[in-house]
Amino acid sequence: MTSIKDVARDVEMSTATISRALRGLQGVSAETRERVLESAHRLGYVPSPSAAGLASGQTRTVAVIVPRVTQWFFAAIVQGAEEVLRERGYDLLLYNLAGDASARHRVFETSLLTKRVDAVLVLSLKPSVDELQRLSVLGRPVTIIGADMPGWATVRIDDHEAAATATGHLLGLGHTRIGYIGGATEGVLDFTAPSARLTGYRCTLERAGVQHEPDLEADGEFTVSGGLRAGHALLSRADRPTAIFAASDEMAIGALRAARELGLRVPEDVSVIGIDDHEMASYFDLTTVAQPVHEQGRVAATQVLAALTGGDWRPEQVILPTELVVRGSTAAIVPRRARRRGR
Amino acid sequence: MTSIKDVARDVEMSTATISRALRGLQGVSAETRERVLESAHRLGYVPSPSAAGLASGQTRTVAVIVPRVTQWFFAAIVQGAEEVLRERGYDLLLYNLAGDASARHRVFETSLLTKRVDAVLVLSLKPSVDELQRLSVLGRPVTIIGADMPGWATVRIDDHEAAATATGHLLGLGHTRIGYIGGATEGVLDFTAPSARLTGYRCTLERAGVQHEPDLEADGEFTVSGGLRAGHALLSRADRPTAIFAASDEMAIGALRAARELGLRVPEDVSVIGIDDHEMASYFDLTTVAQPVHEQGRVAATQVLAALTGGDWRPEQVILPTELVVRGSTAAIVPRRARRRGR
DNA sequence: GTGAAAGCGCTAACAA
DNA sequence: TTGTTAGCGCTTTCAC
Repeated sequence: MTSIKDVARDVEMSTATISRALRGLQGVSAETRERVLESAHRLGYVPSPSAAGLASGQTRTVAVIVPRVTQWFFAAIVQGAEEVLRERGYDLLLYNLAGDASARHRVFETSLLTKRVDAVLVLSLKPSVDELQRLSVLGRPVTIIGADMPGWATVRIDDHEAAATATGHLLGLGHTRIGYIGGATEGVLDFTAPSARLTGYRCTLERAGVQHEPDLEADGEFTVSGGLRAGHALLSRADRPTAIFAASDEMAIGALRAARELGLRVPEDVSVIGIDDHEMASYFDLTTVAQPVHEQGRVAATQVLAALTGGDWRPEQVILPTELVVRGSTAAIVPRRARRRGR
Repeated sequence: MTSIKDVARDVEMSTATISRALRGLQGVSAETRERVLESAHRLGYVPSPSAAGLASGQTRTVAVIVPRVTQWFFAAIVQGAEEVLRERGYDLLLYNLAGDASARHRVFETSLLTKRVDAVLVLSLKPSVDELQRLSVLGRPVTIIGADMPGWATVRIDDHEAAATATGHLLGLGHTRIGYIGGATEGVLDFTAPSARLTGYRCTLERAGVQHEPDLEADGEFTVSGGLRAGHALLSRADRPTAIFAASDEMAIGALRAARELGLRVPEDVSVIGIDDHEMASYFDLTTVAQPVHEQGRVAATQVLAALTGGDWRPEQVILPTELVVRGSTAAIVPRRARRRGR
């Protein structure tokens, strides 16, 4: 393998100059740079990231810790992050937890990440106190996406507000019996969004003078199948809700399916709204509160790169806007009598 | 940062012994190993991958080149690969092309991958002659997933057969006017599956004595929206097909939506079948030819790791089985007359 | 079973 | 603008 030394010998210069020329640093004459580049290309020179990393202490690599790449939402964020990282010449090391507690443990173990990456992006996970400690010990820029972590750099939406928007939309349509499908507020894939969305839902109901009923709150595990189960539970009740707010589109899609399996029409018999604007949402005609997914990945990546280069930098909390997207899965409530006649 | 040297000093031994003990190599007394491990832990020793990589020439990192992580199919393969890589202590470097020709070019540029990774996994891309040349020059194990590349290690399904199964299913239900939604057989995200599936479709039709009509073949770009457009094109024809075979579930989902928008009932007016068994397939009640997605990632990762460790190894072509999954989107054709009466 | 010593390929002061 | 000189932290012969 040809190294920087071979190029140095070829152009009869020191390796220092070659290194400078190759990296485009200033202080190298245009003519020298050209000769070096030509020689490097001719000799088939390929840089060694290991050597550069060892010498400089920089790996030009960013770790992205994701709960589950197979979830569109996370994949879209990864895609956004990858774009800006690649533009800037950084590589992306993917750590997929996939609900595996031991994987989570290993990734947060200091030894895995230290000296391996220049920065870390954590997706939709609420690191435990212990994990935060380890991240902090890393001494590297860390941005957390989709969780509210005071004191840390974060990129997210206002989950409380998003839930309020969704709930408000249903209330505005005349619904008062509104079911909620959310997720566990702790566990391996823990993050802060579930609780923020739940309280957003409850607060909005109460502000409208509607008492929230624990019986109308179900766990959908933030998956389609979980949403299906939760939907079944809610919709097969005698006093079933006239509308369901699912804290994610995937759970909403599950709920949609549950409604169909129970012979209920959407939106005539039950309205359904989600959060995300999942790529499939329009195909299910799902009303939802859209959030800029891809953008969150881009912003977070931009943020850690700024931290890496810019001198003075402190954790910034970025909150991106959401938007209600009304489609066919929600409609004004039909008065009982009209409903009976309609059937 | 504490290094191997500090540990050596602490236990009063040479760095060579520390290195051996830490890596679990043989030729170290049990007692020494224990002392080293204890010391390393106590001093908070963290290994440096750059240094190890520079000295050994091994990065313990595998590159995964994927057309688009946001597509469930690719994400699932990545997830499968990540699992086995992590189990074996390897890291995964993700390169997401996202339809960007320049990204593709850069990734295949020899310089990016050489000295950076120990092996490469290429997903559903048909590398060009030039790219194959570069991959080959890498001198590292490469496995290609989802493409038929004689002479290279590959993991895939039998696309021709999968298409034949799907088409055969429709023929068996009495359909003869069967539309096809596929994808371009070349371009930035080129791979061999599209052409194999197209010929599988055509051959099966002809073997059944049905002439294939170019007018019934549409391009769905392997996306939901592309499937929607293609579905519209096929189903709004006066002589519309009674069934559609889409070369991927995502396109089939688009076609399903097109049918609904055109007021056609599935499966009464038109049957739809896909390939993949996408995670959403059951929620759309979509009949499909299932392929082991996750498993392909696992097998491919296992394969390159074997190549990395095992001495004698030559490119193996693994073909995983597919299976017809019949759901509600396909049904026996209803004779013209019965159909009219039914309306 | 353990140690000495020579690098791996590059970067970064500091000189010139 | 260019060169000299130390390393960065580890692995790997080759001795003993």
